[in-house]
Amino acid sequence: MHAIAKGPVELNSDSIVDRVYEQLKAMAISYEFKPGERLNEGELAKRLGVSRTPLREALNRLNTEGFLRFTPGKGFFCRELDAHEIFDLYELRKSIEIASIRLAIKRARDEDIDALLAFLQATGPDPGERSSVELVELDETFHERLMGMSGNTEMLRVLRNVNARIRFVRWIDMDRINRSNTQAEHRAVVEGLKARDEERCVSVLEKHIDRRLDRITSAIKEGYAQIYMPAARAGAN
Amino acid sequence: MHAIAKGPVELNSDSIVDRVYEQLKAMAISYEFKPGERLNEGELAKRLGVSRTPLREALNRLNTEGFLRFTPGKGFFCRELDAHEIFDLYELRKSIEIASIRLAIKRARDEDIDALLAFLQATGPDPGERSSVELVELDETFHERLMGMSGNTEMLRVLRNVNARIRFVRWIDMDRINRSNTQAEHRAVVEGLKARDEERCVSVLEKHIDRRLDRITSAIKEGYAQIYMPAARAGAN
DNA sequence: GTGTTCGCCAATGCATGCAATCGCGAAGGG
DNA sequence: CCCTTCGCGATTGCATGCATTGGCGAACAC
Repeated sequence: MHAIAKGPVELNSDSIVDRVYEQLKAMAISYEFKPGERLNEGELAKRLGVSRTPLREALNRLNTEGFLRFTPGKGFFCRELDAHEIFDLYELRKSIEIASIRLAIKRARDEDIDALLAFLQATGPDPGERSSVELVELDETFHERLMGMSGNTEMLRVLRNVNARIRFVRWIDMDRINRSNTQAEHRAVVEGLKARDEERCVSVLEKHIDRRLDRITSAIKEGYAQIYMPAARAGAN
Repeated sequence: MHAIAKGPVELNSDSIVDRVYEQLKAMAISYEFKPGERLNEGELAKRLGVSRTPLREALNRLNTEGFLRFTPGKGFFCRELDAHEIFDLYELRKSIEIASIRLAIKRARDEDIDALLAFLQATGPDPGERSSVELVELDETFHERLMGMSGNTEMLRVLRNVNARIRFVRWIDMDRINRSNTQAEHRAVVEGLKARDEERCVSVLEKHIDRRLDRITSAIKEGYAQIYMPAARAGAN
């Protein structure tokens, strides 16, 4: 009936669980599920074209990663848009970024620093051509590469999780960000890193993150409207 | 038909998945599985008296939390005892502990600080009566309560995960720790917290954690022997 | 004798089925 | 009229079964 080996149909390298996981994560990140909404396993399984077994594995992963909430006997729920949680995540992010830049100053290789500068050069000059989704992606990539130079894999793992969980509010926030200013701050951090100037790095990075943090609360409030707007249901059937 | 409320039969409050998860986590923490060992789902399911479905859910949770590794098509494996990973986890822990003590200085209520002092008082005087497992547990509790006073739930979540993953090496390390010294440092931190003396707190805490970190590498090497000793297999059948 | 390939067994990947539980509405009592 | 209780439909919890894939050894070719 299915699974016809059509040959080059590029049987996706990933398992069904991985595919479902990515789909659900994308939905959770973009709040396609409304905050607090209960996720019906049967319905979801039908929509995604899989059985409940791999679906539940994916849901469980998202639960432990903080994208969903689970209540025994009741099921999975979209996480609430909790301003306090967002705030905590920002603080967490700030902590490990500050810590990792200190480590990076001691450990980063000059060639890697230069590569990051080149990355900034390549992605920076662009004016207002990019969508906020793309801008957030660029920003995340920068910060993750920066943290990568600390050599601490576990910090990077935490950062990636945090980034994914605050991505939604950053989409909203990014619209109002002065991109060239952001760029300048990023460059200042990397140049401070190259100069092994810890105080400069920390102070710039601290302000850089704080500036976002300061506006998060208001962004969340304003963002509520967008969350409840009809998420583009990919009606593929 | 059944479900006769036998009353004290203590129908475990948790689901099967939760129970299996806790059992497996305990095994993973104590390295009852040897590093790199492949976990046979069928065998494990039989040993634990459950089917593979809840078992796999539990295994997946442990995978995302870093206790196990998973390779598609091959299965779950016990994580390697990776010295670098332990080191990274310690650095991560140090970062968020330092950050959280700064926050706690601004936010902690005096009564909570006093409660933590009372906790130290209650658990401290004890001489060398406790096992290293108990000592680690006390130490973790202290640090988690300390971080709790930062009010940052997400940092606490990360700390808990880190603690569980480095617990094993701490069991080994704890044997050689000067308990009264540890106690004194803990008290110094809390008293600095009460005095809202940031510099004092940070410097004591930093040294407190660094002292462990410095010895971790050697502890790991010495610990290898213990890991490969026959883990008490609960041969319940 | 060494390297390669084929084939079988075991283990995983996923789907399905059934029992237990939860939620919600209707019916009955106060 | 409101609160409580019973019961049924919907949903989750878990077990089982089958298809698929990977591992490993034997046989064969070189």
